[in-house]
Amino acid sequence: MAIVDPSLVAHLPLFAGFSTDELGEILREARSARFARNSAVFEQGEEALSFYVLLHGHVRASKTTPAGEQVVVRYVAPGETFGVAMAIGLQRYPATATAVDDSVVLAWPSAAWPRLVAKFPALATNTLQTVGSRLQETHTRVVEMSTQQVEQRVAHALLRLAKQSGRKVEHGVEIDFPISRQDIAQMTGTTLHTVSRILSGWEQRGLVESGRQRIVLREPHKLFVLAETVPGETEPPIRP
Amino acid sequence: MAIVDPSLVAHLPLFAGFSTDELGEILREARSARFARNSAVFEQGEEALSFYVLLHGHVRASKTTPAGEQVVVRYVAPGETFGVAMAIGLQRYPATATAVDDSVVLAWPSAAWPRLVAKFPALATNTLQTVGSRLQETHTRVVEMSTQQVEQRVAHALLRLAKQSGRKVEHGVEIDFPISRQDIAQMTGTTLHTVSRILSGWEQRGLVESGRQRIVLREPHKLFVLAETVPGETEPPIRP
DNA sequence: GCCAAAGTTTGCGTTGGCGCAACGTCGACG
DNA sequence: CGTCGACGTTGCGCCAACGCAAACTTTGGC
Repeated sequence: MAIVDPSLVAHLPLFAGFSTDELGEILREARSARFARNSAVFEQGEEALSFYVLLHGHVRASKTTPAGEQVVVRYVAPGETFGVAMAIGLQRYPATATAVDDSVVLAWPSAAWPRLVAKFPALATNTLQTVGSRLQETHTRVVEMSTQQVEQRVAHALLRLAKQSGRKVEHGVEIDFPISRQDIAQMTGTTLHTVSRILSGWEQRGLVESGRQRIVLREPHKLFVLAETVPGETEPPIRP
Repeated sequence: MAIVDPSLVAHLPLFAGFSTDELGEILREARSARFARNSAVFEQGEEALSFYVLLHGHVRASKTTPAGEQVVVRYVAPGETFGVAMAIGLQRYPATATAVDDSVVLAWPSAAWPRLVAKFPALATNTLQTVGSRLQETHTRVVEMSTQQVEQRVAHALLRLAKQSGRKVEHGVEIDFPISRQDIAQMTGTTLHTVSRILSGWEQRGLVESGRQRIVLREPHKLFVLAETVPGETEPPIRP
């Protein structure tokens, strides 16, 4: 019997199109594991022994440059796969995965991937779609970094996080895991100082409410307008 | 009989692991087409009716923002696939593909993809690997844009182009297709003015030789050192 | 062979955002 | 409940790169 009830994961994109029996067979090869907040699931450069599905919590994937600078590649939300290095032809993890909250994962041995794919080709096509989506998102990020200023990039980043991992609260949408100014800086290609200044500004304008590792979007729509507004541009002129 | 001799494309990553017969069956569904320099293979937002393998020439994939700014996503070299929107779950092309040189492509109807993948699952795993590689490359680009200055990013971009599409010439390596300052600016997230200034500087130092839509790397190694050098940093200090 | 268009170069003033530094504040842990 | 460490804020000076503008060069079309 599998470690996890198939019905709990049947709806995930990775398992689209599978019968309960097939799912059971796949799940039988997985183990489940828990990672405490701030612990590493795997480290950049390590041999890619497993691939994962996140069940609960949140995981940050980040790359460290030779010079020691870190860049956040993405945040993983529950239901998403990560660490699929083997599937895309890598022997080693290209990034570090850190649990930013207490997290629970399903883990398969990477060695099982070829056999699983041989038996269940839909795994490959499903993974192709999710990797494709990530490629699109990363291209979007490149376009933003090429054409927009820091304030807009930060706005976009927060809106994306809120969409992916937002939790409705009293006065807006709160990002549902601990996130620092530094983290946001590493997502948007700037410094924590600049992020701090931007958030302070927004706070005074009532757009957000934020504190230690905590951000609430109070006016997501206004933030969206700000994110789309070309800096030099003002409101569309009203005809006299 | 197929339009293209199987032996000509058997070595491509997309077709890894296929027999000549299988390859023939796949190629039978393709048509070949020629695109003149500066003509569009497909446009961003168009319905993704085909996917392609580039046989000869060079193709630029670029995205246009709502504000009208363009960003170069990548350059496609012979042997590479492009326009695989359908495989990654898109109905429409997310970018425009332009032949930067007279080019020849193989084109399959996107509609054939599901059937081909069903019959030849290795197509999916091969594509997964190439899309995975592109994701890695794009992440590298994000990291560079986040941590490096313009001069280094331009150096990296040229070195990558030289590796992918370099042609040995008398005094170095020439990038084997027409490429403007503007193109390089759109690859590295800067302006054509800044690129022009940087290339002028390098030209005086004898690192490159360049002209109208033409760039020769005369000292690739020195360029590599420059690309890796942290701006503030000088040569490692010599002990007294 | 001439002209228009496209690509490139370069000067100059401006500025967004960085780097540094100092200080403030919250929370966890003993 | 006090202390220490991590996180956040803010002022200030600076500079890499941008934006604008003008001039120059090459090339392809007619």
